[in-house]
Amino acid sequence: MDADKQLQDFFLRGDQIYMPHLSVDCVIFGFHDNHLKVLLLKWKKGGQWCLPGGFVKYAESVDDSAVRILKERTGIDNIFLQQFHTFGDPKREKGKSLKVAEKKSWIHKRFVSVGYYALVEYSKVNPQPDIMSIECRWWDINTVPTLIYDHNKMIEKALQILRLDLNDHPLGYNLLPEKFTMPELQRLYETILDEELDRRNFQKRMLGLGILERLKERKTGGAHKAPYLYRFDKKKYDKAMKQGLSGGW
Amino acid sequence: MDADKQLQDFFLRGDQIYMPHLSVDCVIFGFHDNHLKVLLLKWKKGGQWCLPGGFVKYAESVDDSAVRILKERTGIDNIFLQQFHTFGDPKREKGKSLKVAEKKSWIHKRFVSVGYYALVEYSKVNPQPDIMSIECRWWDINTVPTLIYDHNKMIEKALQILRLDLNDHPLGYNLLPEKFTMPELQRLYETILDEELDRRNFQKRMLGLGILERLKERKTGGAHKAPYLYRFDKKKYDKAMKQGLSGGW
DNA sequence: CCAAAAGTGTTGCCTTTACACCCATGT
DNA sequence: ACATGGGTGTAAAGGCAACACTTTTGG
Repeated sequence: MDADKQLQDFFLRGDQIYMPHLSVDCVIFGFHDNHLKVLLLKWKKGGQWCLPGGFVKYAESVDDSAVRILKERTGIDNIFLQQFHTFGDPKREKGKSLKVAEKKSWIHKRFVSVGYYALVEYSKVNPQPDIMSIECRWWDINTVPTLIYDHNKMIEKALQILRLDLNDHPLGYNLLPEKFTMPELQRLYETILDEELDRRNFQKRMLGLGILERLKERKTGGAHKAPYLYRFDKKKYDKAMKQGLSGGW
Repeated sequence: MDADKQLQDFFLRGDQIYMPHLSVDCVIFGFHDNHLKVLLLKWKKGGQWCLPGGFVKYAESVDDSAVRILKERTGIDNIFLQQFHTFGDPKREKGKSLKVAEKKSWIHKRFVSVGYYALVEYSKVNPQPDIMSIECRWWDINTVPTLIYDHNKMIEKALQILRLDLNDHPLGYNLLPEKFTMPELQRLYETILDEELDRRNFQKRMLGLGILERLKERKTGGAHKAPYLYRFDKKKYDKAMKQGLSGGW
């Protein structure tokens, strides 16, 4: 079946596979070149950009559908994934004309969308467009274009929640390569928070979490003094992730 | 139209009004007699208890449907309402038999449910059962019975999120009467957090938020020294609610 | 040998916690 | 008068933020 046929079939019979009116959208964050990136898709029709998304199969959990979508767009399994909000405004898909909604296939109806954010290691991602798009690539978080529907708001909200999560959860395992330097970790935090942090206090805090393991190697090749390499202690990392770091009152 | 007819109509033609496969469930918290309460419904069929819930009309936002449900069960408008999680496991409605799901009406299909928690002033609530239930009343959070589907988990999750929210948002405006004493506010916090707090430090922190106004009156009638009455400064309260209290890093 | 980056330790402040005394009221 | 709960202040501790010096490396 060629792409056109496939697409037509998806429009006509997709509702036999997927639940109507319910979609999943993913804000996939990556970190590269000291910049926070999001993965976006370009629509065949109209050429507008949008978030990677998809639909929920009848016997599939919403979480699993998010995992599946992530896998399809990035090629990666075992992604850190977090549901962050469900978008249920009937006018959220502002581009959809009502006439179209009345006439055409299930896909032109109203959708309530469950939003997930994902953290992935940039270099491991192999961006794959989906059936409705012709391109899939990273965008710098600061230069994201105007997206379809409410997708810009979704990114905004995801980033907001990510920043809050950063307060009491360790982070970085899913965004950085296995071995990394303290300055690299710091750039990551600074980029997400959009705020400069003190080098020494940052290091103290990070080491204080007890989830980092310093290696004997150092990062060579760069100019200036060679920084140590670190690695996350996965067990302790996961434990801290589950428990949260502060605990509140 | 009598209740039976109404119910039958709801089963047969509800899908003309409401979107299929999508529901809303509300964890409605109240505070009374130094105990945290949740509002529950008792099903006509089977007599099991469940959370107040409902469905989303085709042209209605999910948020609005939650507001509508709250209004119907409690009689109250302008309730503090917070979306906290969407439950999308296909097996979450463990009570539903698959046979039934294949045969019967839209309502026996799988539902993905958007969870909201609400904070309401106990004394203002006039509990109203819905079309499928015969009773609606408050339960102490600690003696909630086994509920249908995953509703116990929903309460658990709502409470967890409420506790987190308490860390960086003021709270109490929606749970307490207009005028209240500092000890009353403290009981509320202690009840939600399930933890004892120091009387003096609590007062300092609360007053430090700058959202309370001390009245000249005192609470009379009780034994012992009469405590002052306080009132929330709504403007400052709302501001603090929006901004959050800490700000993180 | 110098600029730029990394590694480390110390100080002070400010927030949080712990705690003690006095006051008011009903029994 | 006394037991109980409420109002207020202070001192110690701990966490966080500000900050300076030394080391390494490439140019």
